[in-house]
This record gives sequence, C-alpha cells and structure tokens, in this order.
Amino acid sequence: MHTVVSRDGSGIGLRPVSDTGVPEGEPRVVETSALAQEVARDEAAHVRWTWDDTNGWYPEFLAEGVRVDRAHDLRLAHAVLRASTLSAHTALAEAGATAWDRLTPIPPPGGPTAAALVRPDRHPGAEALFDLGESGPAATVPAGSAADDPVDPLDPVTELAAQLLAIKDSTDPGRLRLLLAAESAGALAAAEMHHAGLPWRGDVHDEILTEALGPRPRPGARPAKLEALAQKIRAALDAPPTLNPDSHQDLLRAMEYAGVGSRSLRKWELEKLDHPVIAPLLEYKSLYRLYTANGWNWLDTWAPDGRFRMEYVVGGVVTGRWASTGGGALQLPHNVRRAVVSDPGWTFVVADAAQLEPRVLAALARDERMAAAGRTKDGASTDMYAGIVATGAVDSREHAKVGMLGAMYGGTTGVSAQVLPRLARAFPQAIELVERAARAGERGEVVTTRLGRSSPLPGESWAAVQGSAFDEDAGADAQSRARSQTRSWGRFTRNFVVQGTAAEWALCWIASIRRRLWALGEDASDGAPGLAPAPFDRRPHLVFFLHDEIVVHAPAALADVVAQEVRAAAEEAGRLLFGDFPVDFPLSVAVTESYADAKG
DNA sequence: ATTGAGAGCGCG
DNA sequence: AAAGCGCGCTCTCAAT
Repeated sequence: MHTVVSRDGSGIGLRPVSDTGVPEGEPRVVETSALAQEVARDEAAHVRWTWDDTNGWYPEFLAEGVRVDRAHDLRLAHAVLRASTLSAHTALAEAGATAWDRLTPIPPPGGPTAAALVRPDRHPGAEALFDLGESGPAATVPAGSAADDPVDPLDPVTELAAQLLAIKDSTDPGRLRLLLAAESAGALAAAEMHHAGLPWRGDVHDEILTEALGPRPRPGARPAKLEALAQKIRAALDAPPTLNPDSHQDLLRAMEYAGVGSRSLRKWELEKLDHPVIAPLLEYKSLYRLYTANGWNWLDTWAPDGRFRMEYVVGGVVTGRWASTGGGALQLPHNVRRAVVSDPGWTFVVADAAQLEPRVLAALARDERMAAAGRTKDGASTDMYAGIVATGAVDSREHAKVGMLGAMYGGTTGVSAQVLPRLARAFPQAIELVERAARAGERGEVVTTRLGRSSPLPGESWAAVQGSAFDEDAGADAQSRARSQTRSWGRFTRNFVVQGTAAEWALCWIASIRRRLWALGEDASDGAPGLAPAPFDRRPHLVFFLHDEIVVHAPAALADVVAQEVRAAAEEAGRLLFGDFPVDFPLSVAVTESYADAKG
C-alpha cells in the first residue's frame, strides 16, 4: 500500500493508493502540526510514502521529529524506468518525455545551496506547458490547481500508476522493484543525514588550519604561512614581488624564465624536477588547496554550528552513485577528518567495504574462481588482491590491484595492460564481462547493471563524429578522432556495469543499515542523550556515506551491536543482489570517537 | 558584472 | 603515457 503525498491547500494531502496504482479513498488533509500522529498511523500499516521528490517533503517530516520507513520517490523512479532496458517496451518508456523528465532535484532546506537559489525553478518546462504567457511573474502553478486542472502533468497518483504498470510489464519486475526501493531508501537516508548532520568540531578544524596556515587572515589577505612560501617561491625564481603564485600563467612564465623546465604545474610533473623552487611550490599548492577548499570560509558556510550538513544528490551520477553539491561532502580531505568527533557519550562506527568493485565484478560475472579469491577464510577477512596473488595468476599484490583496476577502467598502458592477459587466463568470465560491456559501448549500445540501471546513449555529437569518419574525404585525423571517441565510450560502459552495480550494493547496504539501526530502538542505558536532533536524539543513525563507506553516530553503549548490524547489512546486500552466489563483501569496521582514526 | 573555459586537486 | 572510470570545488583569465 502507498500513501501518496501532495499539497492540498495549506495542508498536506495523504491519499491511499493500492499496489496496483488504484486510489482507495479520498485524500485526507493534514496540517503540519498533526503530521506526527498521522504518519504513525500509516507507518503501522507499513505504507510506502510516495511523493514527487523526497527533498520536497521529508525534511518537513523530520523537522517534526517524524521518520518514515519506506518511500517511493517518483522523480528518481521515473528516471530509472525511462532508461532501463528492462522496462524499455513499457508504456512509460515508449511515451515521449513528460514533465517528470524535466524535474530537477530539490536541494535540502536551510542549507547554503537552498539559500542561494532565490526561487528554485522546480519545473523548467512549466511555463511552456501551462503557456503562462509574458505577463505575470512566471512563477508557480497556483495552489490547488491540481484539482481544477484535469491534466495536471505532475499528478503523483497518475504517475505512480504508470510506474507500477511499467514495473509489472518489465522483463524483471523483481530487480526493478528492488532497485527503486533501494534508490528511494537512499533518498530517505540522504535527507536524514542532512537533518542530523555530521558532528563537526569547529575548534578542532580551526586548530588544524592555524597549525598549517597560521592564524586566520583578514579578508583578502593571505595566511602567514602561505605568504612566507610565496616569498620563497619568488626568491627561488628571482621573480618580482608582483609574482602571484595563484596565477598559473604568471608562475609558468616565471618558471620558464628561470629555466625550471616544466610546462605544467601538476604535482607529479613538478616532483620529477630538480630546482630550488619545487619544494616551496609543492608545499604552497598543498596548503593553498586546504585554505581555499576546506578553510575557514568552508567552516563558516558548511559547519557553523557543530554539524556539517552535507547535501547529497541521490542518483546524481549516471552510474547511480550519489553526487553532492555545495559542501563537497564526497571530497572531504583526510587531513580535516580529525574535526569529525562524536558527541560526549557517543561514538562512531565507521565501516568500509574492502575492494567492493572487483568483488562486484566477480559476482556479476558469476566467476567462481575470482569470487573464491576474495572469499573470507577461517573467519579472517581476506584481502582480495592477496587472494588473486595466491591463485598464481599474478606475482604481486600491486600487480593484482593495478591489473583489476585496469580491467575495470579500460587501462591500455603500462603494468595494467601487461598484467591483463594473465588475469584473463585466470578469470575468463570476469574479464569477458567487462570486455563485452566495452564492445557494446563502442558499438553505441546501452549496458545495464545487475538491478536494471541502464547507461545513457552517447550524445548526438558522438554520431556526428562517427559519421564524419566515413565520409569520402575523411582525413586521418577525423578517423582517429572517431576511433578515440569510440574507445572512450567503451571505457565508460565497461566501467558503468561495475561502478553502477557497486552503487546498487551500497544502496542496499544503506537501506538495510537504516532499517536495522531504527529497529535497535532507543539507547536504554542512562548515557548522554547527545546533541542529535529528534528523532535520532537517543538512537544510532547514519551521518556519512561515501560510495563504499559509512559512518554511524551511536550512543557508546550501542557501538558493538551497531557494528554487528552494519556487518549483517553487508551480507544482506550481497544476498539481495546476487542471491546465493558465493561471494563475500567483507568490511573493515572501526569504533572510534574521531573519524580520522578510522581509516585503515 | 556575469559566464565559461581550463587547470589542478580532492574523494571513491 | 600520472594510464584507464566517476564526480565537485575553487581559482584565474578571457570573453560576453
């Protein structure tokens, strides 16, 4: 059973809809203040909360201290179903693009990103659709128009029915149902993580910055340590005080004049050079990066009150991985993770999946030998790369790692290319799977993940370049451009199946974790309530996610049981995706009060 | 003033 | 040839 959520006048309309998409009764209209008890009523019946965009509703629920267990995010589901090869022949996919295809993600509320958008343009196509004309502030559809307008293109009940039908008519309803449930659960988790925030000690962050850069400078000034390094750079280059080390052009000119012999400023290029400017320059670049990307400005903007409220974009990457916007949540540098400290009486459970992608590949290809190489033996967690060495396929862990990465990314040079034939001999099924994905991409075809997320088609310019290579007068460069583009798209599809399926594993993992954590209930010890907002103030909850890694903030008394649940969730995710195929997804798990201490 | 590119580095 | 996948952010500089 679904509860479809929509605006209804000044309140929220909640409408029951069956699992076949049939409305069962009229919407009941609820004021926000009554939300908690209304939600509790439906939660008892295990409904799936169905809405156009999780960020348009769930933050309001959470602000009332209300958590929901299951959801169906129509925007995210629509995108999957439109593209998936499993639902390609359904009415939803065969119809033209609709208003649902033009929806853009809603940023979480209250954050800098939301504030930066004066008026978020929810429906880019709305003006054309409603032909609002030139008068009037091109804004919004009047409230309640859904009722007056018989053809509301964004009616959630109509869309839900269409989606449920597409799932039923697809070639594998089970997989798509799982994918959409996981995707929506991810949306819930992302909203909850934004709501709770990652505990962030501003004072520790400031310490890190001051130690590295000197005290916070006045606006417009350079921090002391950076200024000192700038002087050293100028001295080493015999350059005037006007030389600005932040300007690549300036710097390259000065370096050429001084005969340093480098045309780029890339770290790995500079490291090969021998010149007095290199050392201070490398240090300058590193500190400059810290200062600009995660310095005091970042702290003021993103973690002003003891919590970093990251803004995830669920489904933001074509492969199904999450993206982030604004705070750079997915690029949190290791050197500032020391500022992530749990609340008094609380602790972190940090877990990451070891070698997730090669394990996913082994399972996807049902390559028993590769899976066996990664299997946990005698209860001890096995390093998959070491396991590959143990099969005799390659002679060092480094070769195993580089070779596997090359196989999954499409490496054609160096060690990875050298090792590939040996991997192909030892694990023909796994290697064949990525090779086939690459060839499909080179032909301009679509590839699909385990649960049914399909890759996009190459853009129109792709076909144009391919076509031009077949012209009578096609030059050698046109042909080589086409060839290079072909290979490039092959590398993309090669990686898509692995990265995308790994993202599905991670979604299932998160979905399972959040359900298990909630089931643990409130902290029964008389420990500190912590500073987390309701409904998580006495409960362990997810605070961070990074592709194959999670952080749970938990009352200290619950840390061990949380760790168990996180491990159990990983096993569950493996079963959900791959059934009884014997593949392990071992985790490294740490219980720690500082995120920086967890990395192993 | 705003916008877009290129460069570079952070994360997995 | 630091290759080979996926991203976001911040800076400078030139173009609008």
